[in-house]
Amino acid sequence: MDTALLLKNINRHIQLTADETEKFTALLHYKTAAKKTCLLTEGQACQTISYVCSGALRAYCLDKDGKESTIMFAMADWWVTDMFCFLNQQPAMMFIEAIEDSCMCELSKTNFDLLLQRIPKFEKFFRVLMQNAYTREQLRTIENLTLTAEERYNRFINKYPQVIKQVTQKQIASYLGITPEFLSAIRRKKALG
Amino acid sequence: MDTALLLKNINRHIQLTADETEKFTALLHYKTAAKKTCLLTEGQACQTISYVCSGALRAYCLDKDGKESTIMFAMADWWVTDMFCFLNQQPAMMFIEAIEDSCMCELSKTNFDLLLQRIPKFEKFFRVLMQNAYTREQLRTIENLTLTAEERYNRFINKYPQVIKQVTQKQIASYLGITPEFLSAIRRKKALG
DNA sequence: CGTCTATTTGAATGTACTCAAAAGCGGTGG
DNA sequence: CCACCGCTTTTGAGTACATTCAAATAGACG
Repeated sequence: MDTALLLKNINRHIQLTADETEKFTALLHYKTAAKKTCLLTEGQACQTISYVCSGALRAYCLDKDGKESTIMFAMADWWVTDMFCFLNQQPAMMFIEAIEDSCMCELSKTNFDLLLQRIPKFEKFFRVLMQNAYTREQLRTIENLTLTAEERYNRFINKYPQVIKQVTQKQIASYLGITPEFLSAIRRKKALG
Repeated sequence: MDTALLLKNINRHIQLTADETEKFTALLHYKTAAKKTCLLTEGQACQTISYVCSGALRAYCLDKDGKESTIMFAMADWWVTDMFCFLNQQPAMMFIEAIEDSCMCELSKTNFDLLLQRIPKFEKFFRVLMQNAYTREQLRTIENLTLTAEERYNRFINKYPQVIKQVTQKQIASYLGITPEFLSAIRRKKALG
């Protein structure tokens, strides 16, 4: 298990001693997932939070008509889980699938709780993680409320230029909350104009 | 300054000793705001995070055409700030106004940082606060993407029955991302059907 | 090479918006 | 106390943004 990238991620916010680093890595489980496999399925217990070492994941949910909504993409160096269900140990509301062959460092809910107890510095780490997730999600809400689909698409490709290389248009459309047909129309218009 | 409600709020997640309680309350500033006054204006430095003791606040932003989008309502026992700009000490992107005569306990950025240093338990408190804010905002994103305006309105009045008593329809419309005219049409339809 | 899915295209439709005007409601001053 | 003012809410007609459905084309993968 190569934890170099993960430890660098952690060290952006807190400084770990060698002993703490060892304790931390002992709580992790390494996992790989082939493209198109599901790491989490709606209704299942959501028992882990995952750090993506390489590859790409996508979290999405299905509405009553079976329509997909992409909640987030998780590329290398991102953390992902169905946060509400992970924290509250409720059946998952979403699916998490690998959109590339991927490998992850996973932290079970049990080990997450242990980690926070044993190395309280991680409270700060996860506070910052949650802060960033919150402010990012709040910005997304504002953009959804105020911008047209075309404007949201333009912001998306500017904000996540690396993501568009790894995902399909259908997936982008479901992240933006529009149909693939309409995204296609937006792109056609851009290509002409 | 009556901090009973605030201390109860804190104690839902962490246990403070008498000494810690005193240290904490020493960092707070009590503030009142008359209805229709602004606690924060776009472009200003966002220097505080506020706990609402009584009354009601509303956070909103303006787009390029001057259209308002309500980001959140903050009723009694809620925390509110322009989180991104507070944490990163950037000029505010939003307005926070009192929609009732209100009183708040405020924590400046300086004291927020001091608090986390001096009483590390508060890392946990704010982690949980951020977690809840994140998962709430994520749910809102999903609802914006998958539901019609009518469905969003129905969920809103079910989820926040106490809020609708204190806010105007125009404000609800701007929270849901629709025009006041269209919200009026939704309500007419409900009243008939 | 064939199959499956993603993407494109176009026509018809629906959801929500804009604009304009009337009605309702709350607060303020005479 | 009432009249007026400003703002909110309602109503309706016309419009724009985005969807649905169907079919054709293009790409990816075994």
